[in-house]
Amino acid sequence: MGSTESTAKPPSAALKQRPISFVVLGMLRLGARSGYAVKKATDVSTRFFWPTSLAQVYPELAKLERAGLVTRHDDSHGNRRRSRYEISEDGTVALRRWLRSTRESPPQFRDEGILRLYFADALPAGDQRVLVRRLRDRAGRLAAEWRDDIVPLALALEQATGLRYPAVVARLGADTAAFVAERLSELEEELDS
Amino acid sequence: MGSTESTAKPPSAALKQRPISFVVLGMLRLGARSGYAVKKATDVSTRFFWPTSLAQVYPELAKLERAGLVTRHDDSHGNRRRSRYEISEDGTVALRRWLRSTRESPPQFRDEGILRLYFADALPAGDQRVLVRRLRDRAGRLAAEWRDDIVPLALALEQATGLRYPAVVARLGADTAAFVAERLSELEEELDS
DNA sequence: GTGTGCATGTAAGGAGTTACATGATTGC
DNA sequence: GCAATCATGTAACTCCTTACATGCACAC
Repeated sequence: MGSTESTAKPPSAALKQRPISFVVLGMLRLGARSGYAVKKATDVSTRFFWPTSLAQVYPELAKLERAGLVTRHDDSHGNRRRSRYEISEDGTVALRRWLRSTRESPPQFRDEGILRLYFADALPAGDQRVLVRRLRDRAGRLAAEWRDDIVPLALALEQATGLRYPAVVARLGADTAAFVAERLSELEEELDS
Repeated sequence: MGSTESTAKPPSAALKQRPISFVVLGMLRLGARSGYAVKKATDVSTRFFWPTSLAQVYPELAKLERAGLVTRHDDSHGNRRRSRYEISEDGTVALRRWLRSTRESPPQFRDEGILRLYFADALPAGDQRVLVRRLRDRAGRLAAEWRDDIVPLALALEQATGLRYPAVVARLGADTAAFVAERLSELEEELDS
């Protein structure tokens, strides 16, 4: 087993403040140790309001290390490179500063389904109903995913570590998804009468 | 006043099926006549679930014209180029086909504010409250925008033209925004006790 | 022994944004 | 006369995604 360390630190080579940096920093703080683990963690949590891909996470970790916001512990086996990361003091400070900052990129929402609904007047009544039904189904599945997968995981995390906000966000997401699903059900019934 | 027309039609040079095409087609169908008008229309409607920019709209109109899905009427004045567009028969057919199709890009939502909330455990209690308060404020402003600007416009459109779905979507958006704002208010009170 | 999951990265491409550049028209 | 709005477009850039490439470890 390899084991070298690295904590090279030019006083903190100012890194650009992009949300992806703080997703990574935040997930390290919640206990993720590898790039792979960061990505896995986002897939059951921040995916719904800030999706990521491995092709973002790995380069980001490299940047954060260069900026001194994370420390890397080399853990390679033979040919296979592997690293264990931890958030540094500077990293924790940077994370808190971002959490307190008020400048943020405008929320972005893109949904081809709702876009179709907006233009649905161009369809005959039967097809309008098919469309609404499909949207309602989709909303129901999303609500079920929040309720059955995301919320339980967040609650387990809260039990295990005392971290509250992942569960707060999960509940907000679950309730909102359920609300939308319910609204679309109502719309469906309205169209059938 | 210039006035030439163009309806060159190679049987419909298969255009790639991207939502932006149908935003443009759909807005032309709702009465927009210029690229500028399309953009203005999206800014008070689809902006919330499919934002656009002029740098997308103009090239898209050119592509749609080449594909024969819109017709262009040249309306230039002196040095200033201007065009009036209309959706063609083929365009209407393509719009309906898209509305009926079930393949869609996965909904994407990105919100730096909610991302902050997810990691808020890293903050001291006081700062947590400041963050929640800010999110609640923001949600309230968004809900007010839906209620005071977007819904009335959609209702006016419905009165004037009989088109129902813009208003359906506006109500859904307004109600959802109000729901989220209410939930965040509750969270704020919860934190204060 | 084979598939699944853990693990790390690069390269190419696509979609969308901001900035830049220009000009006409309308209302104050 | 000047500002705001209508109007059209291009160029550069950013961010993110998909596809590709590799290899270890473990359970069945």
